[in-house]
Amino acid sequence: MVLSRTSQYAVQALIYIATQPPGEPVLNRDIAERLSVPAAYLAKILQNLCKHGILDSFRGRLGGFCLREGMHKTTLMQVLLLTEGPDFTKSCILGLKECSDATACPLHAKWIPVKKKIISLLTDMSLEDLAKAVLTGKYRLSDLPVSLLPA
Amino acid sequence: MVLSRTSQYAVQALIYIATQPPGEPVLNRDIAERLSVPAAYLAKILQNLCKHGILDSFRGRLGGFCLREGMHKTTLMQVLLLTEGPDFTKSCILGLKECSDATACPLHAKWIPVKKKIISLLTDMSLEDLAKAVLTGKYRLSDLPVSLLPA
DNA sequence: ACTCCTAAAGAGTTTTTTATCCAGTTTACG
DNA sequence: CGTAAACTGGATAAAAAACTCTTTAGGAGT
Repeated sequence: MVLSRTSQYAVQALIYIATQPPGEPVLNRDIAERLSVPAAYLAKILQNLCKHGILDSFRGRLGGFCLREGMHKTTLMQVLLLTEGPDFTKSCILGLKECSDATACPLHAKWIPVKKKIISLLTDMSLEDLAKAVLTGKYRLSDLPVSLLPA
Repeated sequence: MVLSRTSQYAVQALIYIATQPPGEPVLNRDIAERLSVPAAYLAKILQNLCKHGILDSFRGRLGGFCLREGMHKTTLMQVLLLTEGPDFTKSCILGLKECSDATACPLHAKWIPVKKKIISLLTDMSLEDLAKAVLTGKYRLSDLPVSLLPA
């Protein structure tokens, strides 16, 4: 039902970065605090997103992480294909390696329409959309109550 | 997108047992071979299903595992609540502990309808239904090609 | 040039999940 | 009875996922 913790952290962090003024690098430390997530682990995840061209990183003073130019339009699906692996959309609910119309598990027929809904949902949502939603103040990215959020 | 391997094995095994003549205990070894799954590990999973009243087990010669009386109607949801834990249906896609209408993650509104579809799918499918589907010969429970299935 | 602040990189640790092993108990059957 | 076949339960091991630590390197300000 859920994603790996790595994917959750990646998505949360990307949305958070997308809510920040573009061009101003965001510190790993600040993201970790804001999401109450282990900083060293998050750093690894962000590095990986850099390698794959979603983020830019800057070292030294005034350093940090920024969404790369144009990457506000990145969809959740694009992110999850990186963090969950390229077979993310191919998974069979029973774990079969091969589960197509030809060689189907007994759940296949019922599962496919639901899976399509999930995929289109993930493909429709961009970081920009989600960041805007968060900026309305109606939604949260972490379990921290709003009153305890770092300034 | 997927279930734990433990859940996958549990569901596969239960469906397989449901395809076998009721009252005749099925050997753990046979199930493991049929699904090409580690036998010792599967045994633990089956024991757990016994503890929770879905299966009956019999020791000694002519021993094995049977669906408990009336348990052909067991739904996938009932099984997954055991194998994935009682919070299985409560999970937030971003991993928030609290993600309700009041305290929602930015995906919440779009995710809920999909989640409902998943839940009703899992709640509608019984072991009996799935076993019947398998018995038609159109579906498979493991990656083994039909030609290699143990007799 | 020097120093401080940052990410990068790699190795190492801990925890969870998955898988194995073995000695013990139960049962059927000869 | 005795033996082989089957589950049981506890301990253990291996693999994967989550997380940490330490060192290195690069950029900004003085």
